[in-house]
Amino acid sequence: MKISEIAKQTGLSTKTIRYYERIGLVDSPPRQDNGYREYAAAHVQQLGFLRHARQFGFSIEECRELLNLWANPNRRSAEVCSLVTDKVRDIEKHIRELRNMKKVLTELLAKCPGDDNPECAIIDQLALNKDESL
Amino acid sequence: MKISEIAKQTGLSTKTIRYYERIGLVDSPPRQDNGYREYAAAHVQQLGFLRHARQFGFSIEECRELLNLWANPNRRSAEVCSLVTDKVRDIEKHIRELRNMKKVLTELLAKCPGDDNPECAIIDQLALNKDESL
DNA sequence: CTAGACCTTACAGCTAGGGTAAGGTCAATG
DNA sequence: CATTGACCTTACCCTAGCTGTAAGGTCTAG
Repeated sequence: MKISEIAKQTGLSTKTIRYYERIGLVDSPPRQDNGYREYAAAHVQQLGFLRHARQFGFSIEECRELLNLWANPNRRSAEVCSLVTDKVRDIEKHIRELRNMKKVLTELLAKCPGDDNPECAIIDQLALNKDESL
Repeated sequence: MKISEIAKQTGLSTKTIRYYERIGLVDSPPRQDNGYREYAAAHVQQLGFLRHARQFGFSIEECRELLNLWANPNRRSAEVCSLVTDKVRDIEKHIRELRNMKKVLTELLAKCPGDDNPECAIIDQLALNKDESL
């Protein structure tokens, strides 16, 4: 299987697949006589795993750990749990930050007339040299 | 006022201030005879504005638009409103994505024993070659 | 024989700065 | 007067996670 085929099967771009290989995240596939990469089922599994982990918000380095755990038959599920628990906490923190931004912006929007005149509470707030809220 | 002083006043780093100048986001301040940047009150205003806008999640390019609107006495507050409304929508979309990630990860965590054994629902889910959820 | 659809590498660029180096300047101290 | 330490300057590389582009090799169909 050539690279564009495995790209289709895994939902990753060929660029991404080559990138993961370059940084040593996935095994290098063998090459055909013409130099083309030759992928097998195991690579589909590995790259599919990566796509899912990335979609769940894990960084490349976290994905590296997850791949190691996946490959290790003596892993302790507690380690996986720990990685995922940390990730959930990161996500929660991120959500809190975004919710606060949204709250403040929404309040400002309510005070802005949104018409043809220049007066605007949002601009005024940004120009304020005090730090209120946020 | 020298750069470290305005950095203190605006809450930006000197690196950030020079960077904003380099990309043409803020006015270049005049220089003293020794080449040092000499800042005045107007720069404090401008950089403070930028810090707030960045904290609200606006990108550098969005900040550029906001600065233009701020500087334009003939602005229509509707334009500001529009920028901010778009930003709120971006934030909402982002929050939805994060909430979905969190939901799926939390469900998986509940199924993972988190003990010394290798069996782990999370790893199994990541290794799945189907795309369920997310 | 040639067109087009693949494949390869290598280099540059994106965001929003941070880190570090090598050097100039200034005020205070010994 | 010399030096120390705290500033200031520019210039360059680094980060994450890729994407875009260039320049070239390969393979298949018409």
